[in-house]
Amino acid sequence: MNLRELSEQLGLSQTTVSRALNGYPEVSEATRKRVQDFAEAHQYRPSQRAQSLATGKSMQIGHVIPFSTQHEMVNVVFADFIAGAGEVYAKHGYDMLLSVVNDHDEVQAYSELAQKGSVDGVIVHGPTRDDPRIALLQELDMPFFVHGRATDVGTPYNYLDVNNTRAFGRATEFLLDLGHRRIALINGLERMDFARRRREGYEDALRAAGIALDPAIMRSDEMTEPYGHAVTKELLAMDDAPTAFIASSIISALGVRRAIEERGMSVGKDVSIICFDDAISYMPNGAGEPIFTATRSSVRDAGRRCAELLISLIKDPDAGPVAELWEAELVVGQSTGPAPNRDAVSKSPKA
Amino acid sequence: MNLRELSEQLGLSQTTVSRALNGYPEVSEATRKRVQDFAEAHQYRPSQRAQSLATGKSMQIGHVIPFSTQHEMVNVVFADFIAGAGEVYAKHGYDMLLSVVNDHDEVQAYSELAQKGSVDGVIVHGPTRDDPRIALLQELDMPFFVHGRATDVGTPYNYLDVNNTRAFGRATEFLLDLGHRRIALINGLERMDFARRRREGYEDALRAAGIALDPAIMRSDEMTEPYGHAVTKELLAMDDAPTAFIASSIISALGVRRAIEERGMSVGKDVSIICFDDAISYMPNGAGEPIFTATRSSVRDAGRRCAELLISLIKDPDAGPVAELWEAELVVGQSTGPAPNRDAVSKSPKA
DNA sequence: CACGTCATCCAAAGCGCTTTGGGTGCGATT
DNA sequence: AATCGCACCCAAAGCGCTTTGGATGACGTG
Repeated sequence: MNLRELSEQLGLSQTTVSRALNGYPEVSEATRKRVQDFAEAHQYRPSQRAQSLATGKSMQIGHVIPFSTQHEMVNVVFADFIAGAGEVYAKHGYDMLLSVVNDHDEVQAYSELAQKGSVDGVIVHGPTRDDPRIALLQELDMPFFVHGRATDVGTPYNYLDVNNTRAFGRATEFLLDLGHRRIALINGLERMDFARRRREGYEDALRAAGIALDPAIMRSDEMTEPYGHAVTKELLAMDDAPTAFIASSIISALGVRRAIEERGMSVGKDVSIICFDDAISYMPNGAGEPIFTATRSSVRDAGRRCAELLISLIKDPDAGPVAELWEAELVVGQSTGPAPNRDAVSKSPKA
Repeated sequence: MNLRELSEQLGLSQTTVSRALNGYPEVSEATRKRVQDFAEAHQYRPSQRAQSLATGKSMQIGHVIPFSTQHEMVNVVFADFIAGAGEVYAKHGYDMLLSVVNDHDEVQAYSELAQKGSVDGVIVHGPTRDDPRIALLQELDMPFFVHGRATDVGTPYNYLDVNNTRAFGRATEFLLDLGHRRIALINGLERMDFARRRREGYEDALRAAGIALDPAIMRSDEMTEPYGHAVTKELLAMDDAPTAFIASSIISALGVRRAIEERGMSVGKDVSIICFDDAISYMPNGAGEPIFTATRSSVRDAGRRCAELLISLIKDPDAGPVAELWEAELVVGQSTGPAPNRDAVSKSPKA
């Protein structure tokens, strides 16, 4: 059933039917009702294809997700961000277009989406420090919203970011206050802006406390469980082993915990862990009594908010650049405790 | 730049330009080359909107992901499936359309996608036993592919599933062979077909070994880490505590492990764990030495394969129903070992 | 009573492609 | 010389909507 058939059966012009369905005022309420009821009864839905060709809007928002053939890692937080954003899209009549591309084609993927006109706007995920996508999208005149920040990009752009520097600054201070002096950093890949910022927060806090940085206990890689485990195992074997770990993800923190327990040590007693908690739905960090002490910020909420802001930006492209910075919440769980007496610790391992 | 402008500048008709670009034979190689070079130089890309209106194909494949306001859980394996499928879509020139809908609107979401004509086919995720979506999609005459199975649906349909019954059957047998007699099942939600099948596999194996089923140690819920932890904590406190656990997900297995270790027991020695491992990218179960003994089947590969099959189905809708059943691989890791002497175990807890 | 104002409705022109159903000119065939 | 086949190209008709620029009456007004 298409518009023409519908209008013929109703004995009205396509114009009137279209207007009746789209809420234009040039049609009497009686007619509108008749049209709407008839359309409903016949399960009529305008063809998205035709509609978007006629209006010049696709009512779709693009997300480009890069995949690498080397490390097949999918961003841990991706699913939850998508869920949040998708929820908002649905509410506003938008759909989400996901484009999975080889990572070195990622930049080109955006031009393609723009030129093919398949989306009205895009979300930029996982920005690097000097992310080339931002300049590209500005040049293409495609509305976009960045989840995160690209610190080295000079021009203003729309973003929503968590204050990662502050989050890891606070996490570090929290451990320092507990008496820890040897604090390891298990970071994500440092080409990601967020990871760099987290390191800076960590470094600032240590410096402020007059503690020298030790590259040996500052690590960075993909945030998997095995990575957290492997690196922790290695660090705990050091003569001057850390008494606390800061992990960039709850996933790598799980690996950290496993390594600690394998060594026969107790988390929160012998060794402390604090991590960044994105409030991933299937990895809830306990509502009542958090497993991990963490700096928390819901990535699903971020997805919702980014979507909301991008949509309003599409509707009003001249609205000034939007920038939001969320502070992560510090939740205290079971994984942290006072720094142990150093001698006691170095004797304790039984494995 | 659109077709008309392009053809004007080239001094050719739109027809010829279109044919040159789309590889039709009615155009000389010289002209084709000239057109292609010119199009390339001017970054011309046909409007997806117009193209799909003209051809009647949208070159998009739909995925409906339900979200519930009650439990905000996003399917754990979702991201990896998507990554696999998206990779294949990209290769064939398709895009992925994600529709996030409230779970009770899910069925309607499919009709909408079909009637709006925004997709050429859909993937059905997480089928239940008697999944209504299958009948609906057949009625709508929309090509679809099911990831999983809907056991109670009578009509044939296209699916790819893992042999879940066999997987958990083998897992259970493996534990029985190790001497375990008290084996707990930490399943996913049993309205999911896969969970029911896994339970059946578990039950069959126990029955075959002449062991009575005990509902007290057969649990089912969302597969989160805290759930695995909570239920294990409870079960280990029983007088007749299980000596082994079978978990439906590596995520809940992490919770199981935590509860075991909290109790001061050793995984793979005092208590064994075996789980289903979907080979999630950020939860790799060790390439060399798996953390968990598991029945493994890559959900990313499943995504790839479903996409591949759906696309060929779209191209040739008359191709008979496709059904594939994959056997999960049993990988032996560190989390399983011989059943301990019962008395020794019940004395061992030190927490 | 003629005229302007509304409220309703419509015909037709796009949107930017693909595709049908020819044209045209050339060398080869009869 | 007339005919045919072939290679190459084109005009125009859709695809199913939205939207512009009127038409058509009914009604109130001076």
